[in-house]
Amino acid sequence: MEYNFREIEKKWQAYWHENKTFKAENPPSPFQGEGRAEVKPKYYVLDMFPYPSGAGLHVGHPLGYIASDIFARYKRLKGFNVLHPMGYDSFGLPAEQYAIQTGQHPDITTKTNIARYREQLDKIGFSFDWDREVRTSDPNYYKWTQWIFIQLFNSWYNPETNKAESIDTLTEKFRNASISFGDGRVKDFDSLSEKEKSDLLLNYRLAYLSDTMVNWCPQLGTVLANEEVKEGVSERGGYPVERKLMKQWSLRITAYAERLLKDLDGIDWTESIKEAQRNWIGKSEGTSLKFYLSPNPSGNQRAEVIEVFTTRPDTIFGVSFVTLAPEHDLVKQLTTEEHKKEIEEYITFAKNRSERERMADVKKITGVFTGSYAIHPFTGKQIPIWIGDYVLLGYGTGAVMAVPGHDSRDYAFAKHFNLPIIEVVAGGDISKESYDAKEGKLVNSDFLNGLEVKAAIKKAIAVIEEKELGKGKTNFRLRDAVFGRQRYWGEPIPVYYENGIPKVLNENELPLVLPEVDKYLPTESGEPPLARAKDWKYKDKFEYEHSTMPGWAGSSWYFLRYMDPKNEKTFVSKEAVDYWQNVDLYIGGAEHATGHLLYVRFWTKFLNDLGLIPVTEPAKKLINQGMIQGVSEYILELLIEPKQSAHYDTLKRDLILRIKKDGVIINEVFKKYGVPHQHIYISADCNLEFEFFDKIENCVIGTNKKAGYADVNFIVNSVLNIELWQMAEPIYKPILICDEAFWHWERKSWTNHERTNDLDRYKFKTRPEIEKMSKSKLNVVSPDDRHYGDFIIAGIIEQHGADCLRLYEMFLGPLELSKPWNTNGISGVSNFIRKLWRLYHNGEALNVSNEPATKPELKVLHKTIKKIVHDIENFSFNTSVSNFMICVNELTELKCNKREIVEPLAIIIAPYAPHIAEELWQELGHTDSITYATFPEFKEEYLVESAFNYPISFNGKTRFFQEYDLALPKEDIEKEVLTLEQTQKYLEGKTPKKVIVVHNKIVNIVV
RNA sequence: GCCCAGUUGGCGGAAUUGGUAGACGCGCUGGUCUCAAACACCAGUGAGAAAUCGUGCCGGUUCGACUCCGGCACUGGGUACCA
Repeated sequence: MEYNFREIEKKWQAYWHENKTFKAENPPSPFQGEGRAEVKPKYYVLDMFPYPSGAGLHVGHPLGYIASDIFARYKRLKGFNVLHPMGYDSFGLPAEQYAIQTGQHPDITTKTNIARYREQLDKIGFSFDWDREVRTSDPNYYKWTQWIFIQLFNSWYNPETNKAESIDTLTEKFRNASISFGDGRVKDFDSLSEKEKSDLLLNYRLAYLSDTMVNWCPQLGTVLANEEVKEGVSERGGYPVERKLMKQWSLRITAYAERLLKDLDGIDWTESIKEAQRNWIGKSEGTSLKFYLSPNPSGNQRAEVIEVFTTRPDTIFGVSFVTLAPEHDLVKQLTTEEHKKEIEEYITFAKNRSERERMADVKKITGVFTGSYAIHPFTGKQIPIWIGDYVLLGYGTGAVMAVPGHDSRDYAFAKHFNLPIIEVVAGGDISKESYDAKEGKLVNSDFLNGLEVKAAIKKAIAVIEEKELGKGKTNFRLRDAVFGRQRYWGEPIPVYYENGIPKVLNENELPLVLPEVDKYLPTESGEPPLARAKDWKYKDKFEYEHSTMPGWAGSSWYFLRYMDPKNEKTFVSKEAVDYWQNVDLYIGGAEHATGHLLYVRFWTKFLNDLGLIPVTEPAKKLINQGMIQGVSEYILELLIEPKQSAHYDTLKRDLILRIKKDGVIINEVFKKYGVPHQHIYISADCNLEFEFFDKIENCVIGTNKKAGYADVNFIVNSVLNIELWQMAEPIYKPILICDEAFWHWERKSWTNHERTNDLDRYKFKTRPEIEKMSKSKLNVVSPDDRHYGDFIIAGIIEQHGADCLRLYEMFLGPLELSKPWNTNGISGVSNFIRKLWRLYHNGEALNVSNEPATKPELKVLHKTIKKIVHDIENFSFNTSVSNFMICVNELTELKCNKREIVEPLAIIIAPYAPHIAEELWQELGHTDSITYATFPEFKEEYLVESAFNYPISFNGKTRFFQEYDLALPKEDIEKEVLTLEQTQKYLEGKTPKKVIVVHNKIVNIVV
C-alpha cells in the first residue's frame, strides 16, 4: 500500500489539536508530576506577525514559518520548553479600504480573513501553541497597547541618567526653576497656567503632540511614517505623498537613537539588517558653528547669528557661501527688499514641490540669494547667504556652511550659480569635481595648513570651542515617529482634550473601545472617521482624540504578550517575562528592517527603562527569509487602434480581422460585430500580423497589442490551459490565435480552426516574468486548493501533502535567498516521502526487525545525525533535506529495516515531516507523540575509518585515487605514492619538486 | 550615487570554510516491467574525439583558490540632497 498522506496528515493534525500537544508551560512547574527534578530550559521561537490579507496565504508566506517550526520542533526534541506562538496583526488599511467600498465592518472582514489563514496554517501542520493567539484588533489586546502609550505620555527621557523616567521627576526639576519662552518672557514654573505647563511638558514627553512636518497622503486621507513612504509614494497603494505641517501625535524615538545604534553590536542579526538600521539612524559627528551676520544695510532689528552644523570643520577656510533651508526661521529677516519678491516666489515653489518631484529631479539645482551676508568667523570676509531646497530644515540646524571644493552638493550649487570654489584639501582636481574624501593635507587654511584631514578636524573643533563659536555635536538622521493616523481601523489613542489641553485616560478606563461609525470616511470638514462617532465623548463632555494609532503600534510589543496572553491585570506578568525573557529566534522578512524592527527595539528599551521587563532587546537572533517571487504570465490582447476621426466609433462598426503572414492575408474570417467586450488574444510566440478592416468605409484600422496578466493557475510552462481558463472565469466570446490555429469560444466550448496537423503547435503561449507575488498580478499560488466558482485548482497540499510542501519549500534553496516559485522539482520530494515509507513497510504491513544493526548501517545513521544537527543549527534546511534523501537511499541500498536505525531516523526527520514521523512512531509501538521524544545522540565512534582513499593530485589537479591506512605516516605515503605506476605516468619522467601530504585529505605532487 | 546580497551544468542548488568542483533533486537519454501508459527499478548525463578545459571577467597570493586579496562587469534588494 502506498503512503496515504491525506488520511494520515488529517489524523495527526486532529490529534495535535485535541491533545494540545504544543502547549508551552508558563513557567513549567517543577512540582508537576512526581519526581520531575529538572526544569527544562526555555526557548522562544517567533515568526513575524502576519497581516491577515483577503488573498489568503500564498506559498511564500509559509517559508519562514516552516523554518521556524522545524527549529521549534527540533528544540523540543532536544529537551527545551519551547514557546512557539502565532497571532495576527489585524488592524490595517486593506480591511478599511474594503469597508469604504462595501460598507462591511472591517472587523467582519478581518475575522473572515483570519479564519481562512487559520485553516491554511492548520493544513501545513505547524506546532503553534494556539492557546496563546493574540490579535491586535482585540480590545483585550489593544487595551495594553493603549496602556503603553499612556506610559510613553507620562515619561520623558532624562539625558543625565540616559533613560526614560516618569514625567514627575521633570516637573520636580522645574519646580524651583524659571522658564524662558521663545518670545523672551521668563516665568517661574509654578506661576505658569495649566495650558503653559502642558505645552512645556509636551516638549519632553515621549509621546507628544506637536506641529510636525508630516508625509500627507491625500488619497489615503492620512499621514504616513517615513518608512511607509517609498520613492515619494505610499508603500501601500502607491499614492503620491506631500509634505504638510500638521498637529500630530509623535513618539520621541530620537531620544533612543544612540542606544538603538550601539546595542546593534550585541545582537545576532543579519549584517544587512543591522546596516540598514545604522543607515536609517544615520549618526554623524561634527560641530555647530556660528556665523555672525554682516551689518544690516536697512538697519532693522534682527538676529545676529546663523548656526550651522558641519562634519567637516577642517574645511572652514573653503566656505564661500551659506545656504539656508527655504523654511528656515531667519529667511524672512535676512531677505533684503530687492530680493523679496524672488525669495517669496522661491519659497512658494519649494513648498509646493511634492516629495516625488523633488525625488525625480534630484539633479535639478534651485536656489535664490537673500541679499544678506555673513562674516567668516576666521577670515572676516563677507559671505553671501542663499536659500536652497537641497538643505533640509529637519536636519542639523537647517543651515549649512557651503564648501563647494569638498562637498558635491555645494559644488553643484556653486557651479550653477557661479560662486567661488576654493581648494582647502589637496588631492583632488576641483576644476572638474569636488574632492569629498577625508584624506589629504590642508592648504589655503591658515592655522590648519599642512595637517591631515583627521588632525585638522580635531584642531578646528578645538579652536572653534575655544573661541566660543560652536561646540562638538552629534546629529542623527532618525526622525521622531508620527504616531497618529487619520483612519478608522486602528487603536484609538487614549487621549481627550480639556480646554485644548491633551490628557490621557486613567488606566482603569481602558480599553478605549473603537466606536461604531456610519461611514469609514473622513467627515465633510476633513476630520478623521472617528469624528463621526455619535455621542463619543469623554465623560460626555470632552472630545476624544480622533486619530488612531499606526499599524506598527500593536506589533511593537506583541512578543511580550505571547508570554502571558490572557493576563487581565497587566500587559505581561513579571513571572512570565522573567522566565521567557525575549525571543531566542525571530524569523521574518527583511522588508521590516527599518520599520517594525526599529520600533519594537525602541519600545523594548522604553519598557526596560521603566523596570517593567528585564531585557533591552526583543530578539537575540534574527533570520530573514528570502522572498518567494511569483512567475507572472503575460497574455497579449489585440486591440483596435481607433481612427483619428472624431465621428468614427469603431465599437459600433462591423469589422473584419485580417490575419496576415509575411504580408499576405491568410485569413479574414473573424468579424467583430460591434461587440465592445469581445477579446482577441494572441499567443506569445505568434508571428502573424493583424489589421482590422472596415467594409463600409473601405479602409484599414490600426491594431495595438496590449499585454495583460493571465492567472498563473491555468498555466503550465507558459502554456495556457484554455479549457480551465475559460470555464473558471469566463470571458465573453474570446478568440485565441496561434501561428497555425485559432480557437473560438462558442456555446460553452472551444471550436478549433486548425491549419496544421502538428498538434504540438496548438499550444497557446504566455510570456513569463518573475515578479513579486500579488493579487493584482494574478501570479499568486496558494499552498492549498483554489476555488473558482465550482472549479478547483488543486494545491500542493492536496496533491502531495503537507510534509511534501514543508520539505519542498526547504529544499528549494537557502532560506535567506529570494527565489521564484516553481514546482518542477516537487516530484523528487514526493518520491522521497514514499521511499521513506517503504523503508519501514513491506506492502501493507510494517516491516521492522529487532536485529542489531550492522556497522555500515550505524555509520549511515550517525553520519546523518551529525549532518542534520549541523544543518539545523546553521539554518541550512535545504541541505538537510538532501541529507535525508542520501540517508534513505543508502539504507534502502543496504536493505536496512532495523529498529535500532529506523526509530532514531523517524525522530530526526520529525521536525521536517512531522505527520509521517508521528505515524511511523505510532506503528513502531509508541503511544505518545513523537514531539517529546529524545533526539538521538551522535556517536563519533561509528564514523571512525581505518583507511582513507587519497586523491592524488598533480599541481593541484586530481588525477587518480589511492587508499592508504590512516595510521600510515606522511613520509611513508609519500614514498608509496611515488612508486605507483600511475604516478610515473603523470610525472612523464620528471622529478617531482615537492610532495605535499595532508593527512586524511590529499596528496599533491608538484612537478 | 551610496549601502547590502548574489553570479557555479539544461534548471533549483551542494562543497565539512584553502584540500576530489557539480552532492541531492529536477529535466533529459537508454533499458527492465506493461498490450500500452502511469508508477517503480537499473544505467548514463559539465564541455570536449582526445590531450585537456571548466565556478561572471581580469590580475595576485599559495604546493593547491568557488573559497583569501586587488580591480571590473552584471543581477536582485535597500536608501536617497542628512551637511
